[in-house]
Amino acid sequence: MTSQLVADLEWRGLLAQTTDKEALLAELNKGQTTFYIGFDPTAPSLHVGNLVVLLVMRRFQLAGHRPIALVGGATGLVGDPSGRNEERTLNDESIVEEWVGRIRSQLEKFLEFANGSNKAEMANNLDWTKQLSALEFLRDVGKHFSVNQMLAKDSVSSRLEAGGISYTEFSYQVLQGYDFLELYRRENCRLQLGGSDQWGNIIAGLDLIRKVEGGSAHAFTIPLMTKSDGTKFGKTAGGSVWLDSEMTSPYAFYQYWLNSDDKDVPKLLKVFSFKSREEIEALIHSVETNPGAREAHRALAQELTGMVHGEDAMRNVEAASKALFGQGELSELDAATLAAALSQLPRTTIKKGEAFPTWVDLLAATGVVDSKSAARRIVKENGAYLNNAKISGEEFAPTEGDLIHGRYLVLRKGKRDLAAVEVI
RNA sequence: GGCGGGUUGCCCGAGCGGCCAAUGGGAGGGGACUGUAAAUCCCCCGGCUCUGCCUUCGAAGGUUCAAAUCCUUCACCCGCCA
Repeated sequence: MTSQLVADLEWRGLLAQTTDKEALLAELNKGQTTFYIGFDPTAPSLHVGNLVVLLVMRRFQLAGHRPIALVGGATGLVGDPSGRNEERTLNDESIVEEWVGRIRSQLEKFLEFANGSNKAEMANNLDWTKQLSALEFLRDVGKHFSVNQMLAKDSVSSRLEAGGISYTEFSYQVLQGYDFLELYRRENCRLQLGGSDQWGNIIAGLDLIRKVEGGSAHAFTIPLMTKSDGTKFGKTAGGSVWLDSEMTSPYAFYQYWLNSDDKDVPKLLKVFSFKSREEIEALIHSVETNPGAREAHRALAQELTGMVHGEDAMRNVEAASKALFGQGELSELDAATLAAALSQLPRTTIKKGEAFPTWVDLLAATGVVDSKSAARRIVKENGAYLNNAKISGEEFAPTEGDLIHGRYLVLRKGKRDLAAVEVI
Protein backbone atom coordinates (compact mmCIF):
# COMPACT_ATOMS: atom_id res chain seq x y z
CA MET A 1 0.00 0.00 0.00
CA THR A 2 2.59 2.48 1.10
CA SER A 3 5.32 1.50 -1.28
CA GLN A 4 2.58 1.98 -3.83
CA LEU A 5 2.08 5.53 -2.61
CA VAL A 6 5.74 6.40 -3.01
CA ALA A 7 5.94 4.70 -6.39
CA ASP A 8 2.88 6.63 -7.51
CA LEU A 9 4.38 9.90 -6.33
CA GLU A 10 7.57 9.12 -8.20
CA TRP A 11 5.63 8.39 -11.36
CA ARG A 12 3.90 11.73 -10.98
CA GLY A 13 7.23 13.49 -10.64
CA LEU A 14 6.38 14.59 -7.14
CA LEU A 15 9.44 13.30 -5.36
CA ALA A 16 12.46 15.57 -5.27
CA GLN A 17 14.42 14.30 -2.33
CA THR A 18 13.98 12.23 0.80
CA THR A 19 16.10 11.34 3.75
CA ASP A 20 17.15 7.68 3.80
CA LYS A 21 14.54 6.20 1.51
CA GLU A 22 14.71 2.69 2.96
CA ALA A 23 14.07 4.03 6.43
CA LEU A 24 11.25 6.22 5.20
CA LEU A 25 9.57 3.33 3.41
CA ALA A 26 9.98 1.17 6.50
CA GLU A 27 8.36 3.86 8.60
CA LEU A 28 5.44 4.26 6.21
CA ASN A 29 4.99 0.50 5.94
CA LYS A 30 4.67 0.16 9.68
CA GLY A 31 1.23 1.66 9.34
CA GLN A 32 -0.26 5.06 9.94
CA THR A 33 2.46 7.71 10.00
CA THR A 34 1.80 11.20 11.22
CA PHE A 35 3.26 13.87 8.96
CA TYR A 36 3.03 17.61 8.57
CA ILE A 37 3.34 20.43 6.09
CA GLY A 38 3.57 24.07 7.01
CA PHE A 39 1.90 26.94 5.18
CA ASP A 40 3.00 30.43 6.08
CA PRO A 41 0.42 33.20 5.88
CA THR A 42 2.18 35.49 3.43
CA ALA A 43 -1.05 36.40 1.62
CA PRO A 44 -4.78 36.24 2.31
CA SER A 45 -5.09 33.08 0.24
CA LEU A 46 -3.21 30.01 -0.92
CA HIS A 47 -2.33 29.88 -4.60
CA VAL A 48 -1.95 27.09 -7.12
CA GLY A 49 1.71 26.69 -6.17
CA ASN A 50 0.65 25.75 -2.65
CA LEU A 51 -1.90 23.44 -4.16
CA VAL A 52 0.85 21.14 -5.44
CA VAL A 53 2.05 20.47 -1.92
CA LEU A 54 -1.44 20.41 -0.48
CA LEU A 55 -2.51 17.71 -2.91
CA VAL A 56 0.51 15.57 -2.07
CA MET A 57 -0.66 15.90 1.49
CA ARG A 58 -4.02 14.61 0.41
CA ARG A 59 -2.44 11.67 -1.39
CA PHE A 60 -0.68 10.72 1.82
CA GLN A 61 -3.94 10.92 3.71
CA LEU A 62 -5.75 8.82 1.13
CA ALA A 63 -3.01 6.23 1.58
CA GLY A 64 -3.87 6.04 5.27
CA HIS A 65 -1.45 8.47 6.88
CA ARG A 66 -2.35 11.22 9.28
CA PRO A 67 -1.79 14.82 8.19
CA ILE A 68 -1.15 17.83 10.34
CA ALA A 69 -1.71 21.06 8.47
CA LEU A 70 0.35 23.68 10.20
CA VAL A 71 -0.43 27.30 9.56
CA GLY A 72 2.54 29.45 10.44
CA GLY A 73 1.08 32.12 12.68
CA ALA A 74 4.56 32.52 14.15
CA THR A 75 6.82 31.83 11.19
CA GLY A 76 4.61 34.10 9.10
CA LEU A 77 5.57 36.94 11.40
CA VAL A 78 9.25 36.31 10.80
CA GLY A 79 9.55 35.54 7.10
CA ASP A 80 11.22 32.62 5.35
CA PRO A 81 14.36 33.64 3.43
CA SER A 82 14.18 30.51 1.23
CA GLY A 83 14.08 31.25 -2.44
CA ARG A 84 14.22 34.99 -2.00
CA ASN A 85 17.06 37.31 -2.70
CA GLU A 86 15.60 40.16 -0.73
CA GLU A 87 14.52 40.72 2.81
CA ARG A 88 10.78 40.48 3.27
CA THR A 89 8.72 43.33 4.58
CA LEU A 90 7.22 42.38 7.90
CA ASN A 91 3.44 42.22 8.00
CA ASP A 92 1.37 43.50 10.89
CA GLU A 93 0.38 40.95 13.50
CA SER A 94 -3.29 41.62 12.94
CA ILE A 95 -2.95 41.05 9.23
CA VAL A 96 -1.06 37.80 9.70
CA GLU A 97 -3.69 36.66 12.17
CA GLU A 98 -6.43 37.33 9.68
CA TRP A 99 -4.56 35.48 6.95
CA VAL A 100 -4.06 32.50 9.25
CA GLY A 101 -7.82 32.25 9.61
CA ARG A 102 -8.45 32.45 5.90
CA ILE A 103 -5.83 29.87 5.06
CA ARG A 104 -7.13 27.49 7.68
CA SER A 105 -10.55 27.53 6.13
CA GLN A 106 -9.07 26.89 2.70
CA LEU A 107 -7.10 23.92 3.96
CA GLU A 108 -10.26 22.38 5.32
CA LYS A 109 -11.53 21.81 1.81
CA PHE A 110 -8.70 19.54 0.78
CA LEU A 111 -8.23 17.19 3.69
CA GLU A 112 -10.56 15.05 5.76
CA PHE A 113 -10.77 16.62 9.21
CA ALA A 114 -13.95 15.02 10.47
CA ASN A 115 -13.89 11.28 10.00
CA GLY A 116 -11.59 8.31 10.06
CA SER A 117 -8.76 7.07 12.20
CA ASN A 118 -6.37 9.23 10.26
CA LYS A 119 -8.35 12.46 10.22
CA ALA A 120 -6.32 15.59 9.76
CA GLU A 121 -5.31 18.02 12.48
CA MET A 122 -4.85 21.73 12.22
CA ALA A 123 -1.95 23.35 14.06
CA ASN A 124 -0.60 26.84 14.50
CA ASN A 125 3.00 27.29 15.58
CA LEU A 126 2.04 30.47 17.39
CA ASP A 127 0.54 28.18 20.02
CA TRP A 128 3.95 27.01 21.20
CA THR A 129 6.05 30.05 20.43
CA LYS A 130 3.83 32.80 21.83
CA GLN A 131 4.56 31.91 25.45
CA LEU A 132 8.21 31.19 24.86
CA SER A 133 10.53 33.84 26.25
CA ALA A 134 13.54 34.98 24.28
CA LEU A 135 15.83 33.57 26.94
CA GLU A 136 14.15 30.19 27.01
CA PHE A 137 14.30 30.06 23.28
CA LEU A 138 17.98 30.88 23.16
CA ARG A 139 18.88 28.39 25.92
CA ASP A 140 16.59 25.50 25.04
CA VAL A 141 16.45 25.69 21.28
CA GLY A 142 19.20 27.97 20.04
CA LYS A 143 21.87 26.06 21.90
CA HIS A 144 21.40 23.10 19.58
CA PHE A 145 22.01 25.07 16.43
CA SER A 146 25.43 25.55 14.98
CA VAL A 147 25.83 28.87 13.26
CA ASN A 148 28.31 27.26 10.92
CA GLN A 149 25.63 24.90 9.68
CA MET A 150 23.03 27.63 9.55
CA LEU A 151 25.27 29.77 7.39
CA ALA A 152 25.89 26.88 5.04
CA LYS A 153 22.19 26.52 4.20
CA ASP A 154 21.35 27.63 0.68
CA SER A 155 18.66 29.99 1.85
CA VAL A 156 21.18 31.86 3.98
CA SER A 157 24.36 31.62 1.93
CA SER A 158 22.68 32.87 -1.22
CA ARG A 159 21.34 35.81 0.72
CA LEU A 160 24.74 36.58 2.14
CA GLU A 161 25.98 36.82 -1.42
CA ALA A 162 22.97 38.75 -2.61
CA GLY A 163 23.48 41.52 -0.11
CA GLY A 164 22.51 40.41 3.32
CA ILE A 165 19.97 38.95 5.66
CA SER A 166 18.51 40.20 8.89
CA TYR A 167 18.89 38.33 12.15
CA THR A 168 15.12 37.83 12.00
CA GLU A 169 15.09 35.89 8.77
CA PHE A 170 18.34 34.17 9.65
CA SER A 171 16.50 32.69 12.63
CA TYR A 172 13.67 31.33 10.53
CA GLN A 173 15.17 27.85 10.21
CA VAL A 174 15.43 27.61 13.98
CA LEU A 175 11.73 28.33 14.36
CA GLN A 176 10.76 25.83 11.73
CA GLY A 177 13.08 23.26 13.22
CA TYR A 178 11.45 23.84 16.57
CA ASP A 179 8.02 23.32 15.02
CA PHE A 180 9.03 19.87 13.88
CA LEU A 181 10.33 19.06 17.35
CA GLU A 182 7.10 20.22 18.97
CA LEU A 183 4.98 18.17 16.59
CA TYR A 184 7.25 15.18 17.14
CA ARG A 185 6.67 15.48 20.88
CA ARG A 186 3.00 16.40 20.86
CA GLU A 187 1.70 14.37 17.96
CA ASN A 188 4.38 11.79 17.33
CA CYS A 189 4.89 13.43 13.96
CA ARG A 190 7.60 11.54 12.06
CA LEU A 191 7.67 13.13 8.66
CA GLN A 192 7.68 16.58 7.17
CA LEU A 193 6.80 17.26 3.57
CA GLY A 194 7.45 20.48 1.72
CA GLY A 195 8.57 22.11 -1.49
CA SER A 196 12.16 21.38 -2.40
CA ASP A 197 13.13 24.86 -1.22
CA GLN A 198 12.18 23.70 2.27
CA TRP A 199 14.83 20.97 2.45
CA GLY A 200 17.19 22.98 4.61
CA ASN A 201 14.47 24.02 7.02
CA ILE A 202 13.20 20.46 7.32
CA ILE A 203 16.69 19.14 8.00
CA ALA A 204 17.04 21.72 10.75
CA GLY A 205 14.09 20.02 12.44
CA LEU A 206 15.48 16.53 11.98
CA ASP A 207 18.78 17.54 13.54
CA LEU A 208 17.01 19.13 16.46
CA ILE A 209 14.87 16.05 17.07
CA ARG A 210 17.95 13.87 17.02
CA LYS A 211 19.88 16.10 19.40
CA VAL A 212 17.10 16.77 21.88
CA GLU A 213 15.07 13.58 21.79
CA GLY A 214 17.53 11.16 20.27
CA GLY A 215 14.74 10.37 17.83
CA SER A 216 14.67 10.04 14.11
CA ALA A 217 12.23 11.51 11.66
CA HIS A 218 12.06 11.89 7.91
CA ALA A 219 11.90 14.46 5.16
CA PHE A 220 10.15 14.31 1.81
CA THR A 221 10.36 17.20 -0.63
CA ILE A 222 8.39 17.98 -3.74
CA PRO A 223 9.96 19.60 -6.81
CA LEU A 224 9.06 23.18 -7.54
CA MET A 225 6.76 23.35 -10.53
CA THR A 226 8.25 24.81 -13.64
CA LYS A 227 6.74 25.62 -17.00
CA SER A 228 8.20 24.64 -20.33
CA ASP A 229 8.57 28.26 -21.41
CA GLY A 230 10.60 29.12 -18.34
CA THR A 231 8.08 31.49 -16.81
CA LYS A 232 6.85 30.88 -13.30
CA PHE A 233 4.14 28.36 -12.80
CA GLY A 234 0.95 29.73 -11.29
CA LYS A 235 1.47 33.30 -12.40
CA THR A 236 -0.45 35.31 -14.91
CA ALA A 237 -0.05 38.87 -16.07
CA GLY A 238 -2.26 39.88 -13.20
CA GLY A 239 -0.26 37.99 -10.57
CA SER A 240 -0.73 34.67 -8.83
CA VAL A 241 -3.58 32.31 -9.51
CA TRP A 242 -5.28 32.20 -6.12
CA LEU A 243 -7.60 29.63 -4.65
CA ASP A 244 -9.85 32.34 -3.22
CA SER A 245 -12.73 33.02 -5.58
CA GLU A 246 -12.70 36.70 -4.72
CA MET A 247 -9.07 36.99 -5.76
CA THR A 248 -9.17 34.77 -8.83
CA SER A 249 -12.66 34.16 -10.14
CA PRO A 250 -13.65 30.56 -10.84
CA TYR A 251 -13.97 31.58 -14.48
CA ALA A 252 -10.42 32.93 -14.58
CA PHE A 253 -9.25 29.87 -12.70
CA TYR A 254 -10.85 27.54 -15.24
CA GLN A 255 -9.43 29.56 -18.10
CA TYR A 256 -5.96 29.43 -16.58
CA TRP A 257 -5.86 25.65 -16.83
CA LEU A 258 -7.66 25.52 -20.14
CA ASN A 259 -5.01 27.75 -21.65
CA SER A 260 -2.09 25.68 -20.43
CA ASP A 261 0.71 25.10 -22.87
CA ASP A 262 0.32 21.71 -24.57
CA LYS A 263 3.80 20.81 -23.49
CA ASP A 264 2.90 21.31 -19.83
CA VAL A 265 -0.36 19.41 -19.81
CA PRO A 266 1.05 15.90 -19.23
CA LYS A 267 3.02 17.14 -16.26
CA LEU A 268 0.09 19.13 -14.89
CA LEU A 269 -2.18 16.10 -15.09
CA LYS A 270 0.28 13.95 -13.21
CA VAL A 271 0.80 16.51 -10.51
CA PHE A 272 -2.75 17.70 -9.96
CA SER A 273 -5.15 15.04 -11.13
CA PHE A 274 -6.64 12.35 -8.93
CA LYS A 275 -7.72 10.35 -11.94
CA SER A 276 -6.33 6.84 -12.32
CA ARG A 277 -3.04 6.30 -14.02
CA GLU A 278 -4.83 4.75 -16.98
CA GLU A 279 -7.10 7.75 -17.42
CA ILE A 280 -4.19 10.15 -17.18
CA GLU A 281 -2.20 8.19 -19.71
CA ALA A 282 -5.17 8.23 -22.07
CA LEU A 283 -5.42 12.00 -21.73
CA ILE A 284 -1.71 12.41 -22.33
CA HIS A 285 -2.07 10.32 -25.44
CA SER A 286 -4.88 12.60 -26.53
CA VAL A 287 -2.85 15.78 -26.10
CA GLU A 288 0.02 14.20 -28.02
CA THR A 289 -2.00 12.96 -30.94
CA ASN A 290 -4.83 15.48 -31.18
CA PRO A 291 -3.88 18.58 -29.23
CA GLY A 292 -6.32 20.79 -31.09
CA ALA A 293 -9.24 19.03 -29.46
CA ARG A 294 -7.84 20.00 -26.06
CA GLU A 295 -9.55 17.13 -24.38
CA ALA A 296 -6.85 16.90 -21.74
CA HIS A 297 -6.83 20.67 -21.13
CA ARG A 298 -10.55 20.57 -20.54
CA ALA A 299 -10.35 17.58 -18.24
CA LEU A 300 -7.65 19.30 -16.22
CA ALA A 301 -9.57 22.56 -15.97
CA GLN A 302 -12.74 20.71 -15.02
CA GLU A 303 -11.20 18.59 -12.34
CA LEU A 304 -9.32 21.41 -10.67
CA THR A 305 -12.08 23.97 -10.85
CA GLY A 306 -14.41 21.40 -9.36
CA MET A 307 -11.93 20.54 -6.64
CA VAL A 308 -11.23 24.14 -5.66
CA HIS A 309 -14.53 25.90 -6.30
CA GLY A 310 -17.03 23.06 -6.21
CA GLU A 311 -18.95 21.16 -8.85
CA ASP A 312 -21.64 23.82 -9.28
CA ALA A 313 -19.19 26.60 -9.91
CA MET A 314 -17.27 24.34 -12.27
CA ARG A 315 -20.38 23.60 -14.31
CA ASN A 316 -21.24 27.29 -14.43
CA VAL A 317 -17.88 28.45 -15.68
CA GLU A 318 -17.62 25.58 -18.11
CA ALA A 319 -20.99 26.41 -19.57
CA ALA A 320 -20.00 30.07 -19.69
CA SER A 321 -16.77 29.24 -21.49
CA LYS A 322 -18.60 27.11 -24.00
CA ALA A 323 -21.27 29.74 -24.61
CA LEU A 324 -18.89 32.66 -24.93
CA PHE A 325 -16.33 30.92 -27.10
CA GLY A 326 -18.82 28.94 -29.13
CA GLN A 327 -19.20 29.29 -32.84
CA GLY A 328 -22.74 30.59 -32.82
CA GLU A 329 -24.07 34.09 -32.44
CA LEU A 330 -24.24 35.42 -28.92
CA SER A 331 -27.73 36.65 -29.63
CA GLU A 332 -28.82 33.07 -30.24
CA LEU A 333 -28.08 32.10 -26.69
CA ASP A 334 -31.20 32.17 -24.58
CA ALA A 335 -31.37 34.90 -21.99
CA ALA A 336 -30.79 32.65 -19.01
CA THR A 337 -27.71 30.98 -20.51
CA LEU A 338 -26.24 34.29 -21.54
CA ALA A 339 -26.92 35.88 -18.17
CA ALA A 340 -25.28 32.97 -16.40
CA ALA A 341 -22.25 33.11 -18.67
CA LEU A 342 -21.84 36.84 -18.32
CA SER A 343 -22.10 36.65 -14.57
CA GLN A 344 -18.70 34.93 -14.59
CA LEU A 345 -16.98 37.83 -16.31
CA PRO A 346 -15.56 41.14 -15.16
CA ARG A 347 -18.47 43.49 -15.55
CA THR A 348 -19.93 46.93 -15.29
CA THR A 349 -23.40 48.34 -15.42
CA ILE A 350 -25.06 51.34 -16.97
CA LYS A 351 -28.38 52.83 -15.99
CA LYS A 352 -31.39 52.43 -18.20
CA GLY A 353 -32.16 55.58 -20.10
CA GLU A 354 -28.69 57.05 -19.78
CA ALA A 355 -26.52 57.70 -22.79
CA PHE A 356 -24.18 54.85 -23.74
CA PRO A 357 -20.54 55.50 -22.86
CA THR A 358 -17.95 54.74 -25.52
CA TRP A 359 -16.52 51.26 -25.89
CA VAL A 360 -13.30 52.62 -24.42
CA ASP A 361 -15.00 53.93 -21.31
CA LEU A 362 -17.00 50.76 -20.85
CA LEU A 363 -14.00 48.47 -21.11
CA ALA A 364 -12.03 50.60 -18.67
CA ALA A 365 -14.98 50.46 -16.28
CA THR A 366 -14.93 46.66 -16.24
CA GLY A 367 -11.32 46.65 -15.11
CA VAL A 368 -10.12 44.48 -17.98
CA VAL A 369 -7.62 47.19 -18.87
CA ASP A 370 -5.69 49.44 -16.49
CA SER A 371 -6.50 52.73 -18.15
CA LYS A 372 -8.45 54.35 -20.90
CA SER A 373 -5.23 54.83 -22.80
CA ALA A 374 -4.80 51.07 -22.80
CA ALA A 375 -8.38 50.64 -24.02
CA ARG A 376 -7.80 53.17 -26.80
CA ARG A 377 -4.68 51.35 -27.83
CA ILE A 378 -6.70 48.15 -28.18
CA VAL A 379 -9.13 49.88 -30.52
CA LYS A 380 -6.30 51.40 -32.53
CA GLU A 381 -4.61 48.01 -32.81
CA ASN A 382 -7.74 46.34 -34.06
CA GLY A 383 -8.41 44.20 -31.03
CA ALA A 384 -11.71 45.66 -29.92
CA TYR A 385 -14.95 43.73 -30.26
CA LEU A 386 -18.56 44.33 -29.34
CA ASN A 387 -20.70 41.19 -29.25
CA ASN A 388 -17.94 39.36 -31.11
CA ALA A 389 -17.90 41.88 -33.97
CA LYS A 390 -14.84 44.00 -34.52
CA ILE A 391 -15.30 47.69 -33.91
CA SER A 392 -13.12 50.62 -34.84
CA GLY A 393 -12.84 54.24 -33.92
CA GLU A 394 -12.03 55.42 -30.42
CA GLU A 395 -15.31 57.27 -30.23
CA PHE A 396 -17.39 54.23 -31.03
CA ALA A 397 -20.28 53.89 -28.60
CA PRO A 398 -22.84 51.10 -28.54
CA THR A 399 -26.47 51.92 -29.11
CA GLU A 400 -29.78 50.53 -27.94
CA GLY A 401 -29.79 48.22 -30.95
CA ASP A 402 -26.59 46.48 -29.84
CA LEU A 403 -28.15 45.20 -26.64
CA ILE A 404 -28.66 41.46 -26.53
CA HIS A 405 -31.95 40.49 -24.94
CA GLY A 406 -32.47 44.16 -24.32
CA ARG A 407 -29.86 44.48 -21.61
CA TYR A 408 -26.46 42.91 -22.27
CA LEU A 409 -23.32 43.87 -24.15
CA VAL A 410 -20.31 41.60 -24.50
CA LEU A 411 -17.01 43.40 -24.81
CA ARG A 412 -13.93 41.62 -25.94
CA LYS A 413 -10.31 42.67 -25.85
CA GLY A 414 -8.10 40.62 -28.10
CA LYS A 415 -8.75 36.95 -28.56
CA ARG A 416 -9.98 35.85 -25.21
CA ASP A 417 -10.43 38.65 -22.74
CA LEU A 418 -14.16 39.12 -22.26
CA ALA A 419 -16.18 41.53 -20.17
CA ALA A 420 -19.86 42.15 -19.69
CA VAL A 421 -22.02 45.25 -19.53
CA GLU A 422 -25.51 45.11 -18.17
CA VAL A 423 -28.19 47.79 -18.42
CA ILE A 424 -30.05 48.04 -15.15
C1' G B 1 32.60 56.73 12.73
C1' G B 2 35.65 57.99 7.93
C1' C B 3 36.12 57.58 2.55
C1' G B 4 34.16 55.96 -2.11
C1' G B 5 30.03 53.96 -5.24
C1' G B 6 24.85 53.60 -5.90
C1' U B 7 19.04 54.62 -5.77
C1' U B 8 15.83 55.66 -13.31
C1' G B 9 9.27 53.53 -15.83
C1' C B 10 6.42 46.20 -14.04
C1' C B 11 11.88 44.00 -13.82
C1' C B 12 17.04 44.52 -15.54
C1' G B 13 19.56 48.56 -17.31
C1' A B 14 21.41 53.19 -20.48
C1' G B 15 21.30 58.47 -20.03
C1' C B 16 25.09 62.61 -16.87
C1' G B 17 22.20 70.62 -18.37
C1' G B 18 18.23 71.62 -23.64
C1' C B 19 16.87 67.18 -29.45
C1' C B 20 13.96 63.03 -22.55
C1' A B 21 7.96 60.37 -21.14
C1' A B 22 13.61 59.18 -21.17
C1' U B 23 18.25 54.07 -25.67
C1' G B 24 18.23 48.67 -25.17
C1' G B 25 16.55 43.89 -23.26
C1' G B 26 12.87 41.02 -20.60
C1' A B 27 7.88 40.70 -18.98
C1' G B 28 3.09 42.40 -20.69
C1' G B 29 -0.65 43.87 -24.58
C1' G B 30 -2.75 43.91 -29.98
C1' G B 31 -2.49 41.82 -34.99
C1' A B 32 -1.22 37.81 -38.67
C1' C B 33 -0.87 32.26 -38.53
C1' U B 34 -3.64 28.63 -35.39
C1' G B 35 -6.64 25.28 -31.61
C1' U B 36 -9.18 30.42 -26.39
C1' A B 37 -1.91 26.33 -27.62
C1' A B 38 3.48 26.91 -28.73
C1' A B 39 7.05 28.87 -32.11
C1' U B 40 7.52 32.80 -35.68
C1' C B 41 6.81 37.69 -37.93
C1' C B 42 4.73 42.88 -37.52
C1' C B 43 3.06 46.65 -34.13
C1' C B 44 2.22 48.85 -29.17
C1' C B 45 3.68 49.61 -24.25
C1' G B 46 3.09 56.62 -17.96
C1' G B 47 -1.73 59.19 -17.60
C1' C B 48 -5.55 62.54 -19.38
C1' U B 49 -10.74 66.37 -21.12
C1' C B 50 -4.73 63.60 -26.40
C1' U B 51 -2.22 68.22 -32.85
C1' G B 52 -2.09 69.79 -26.49
C1' C B 53 -1.70 69.20 -21.25
C1' C B 54 -0.28 66.68 -16.60
C1' U B 55 2.78 63.41 -13.48
C1' U B 56 7.40 60.38 -13.42
C1' C B 57 14.10 59.31 -13.00
C1' G B 58 15.01 57.58 -3.83
C1' A B 59 12.81 62.33 -0.64
C1' A B 60 12.84 67.57 0.23
C1' G B 61 14.88 72.15 -1.00
C1' G B 62 18.12 75.21 -4.36
C1' U B 63 20.95 77.09 -8.98
C1' U B 64 19.35 77.95 -14.21
C1' C B 65 15.52 80.76 -19.46
C1' A B 66 15.87 75.15 -19.05
C1' A B 67 17.63 69.51 -14.51
C1' A B 68 16.92 62.39 -14.59
C1' U B 69 21.47 65.16 -15.45
C1' C B 70 24.62 70.68 -11.27
C1' C B 71 24.47 72.13 -5.65
C1' U B 72 22.58 71.24 -0.39
C1' U B 73 20.27 68.30 3.28
C1' C B 74 17.86 63.67 4.49
C1' A B 75 16.75 58.26 3.85
C1' C B 76 18.14 53.51 2.23
C1' C B 77 21.70 50.01 -0.20
C1' C B 78 26.75 48.36 -1.61
C1' G B 79 32.17 48.39 -1.06
C1' C B 80 36.90 49.75 1.48
C1' C B 81 39.03 51.50 6.12
C1' A B 82 38.31 52.03 11.61
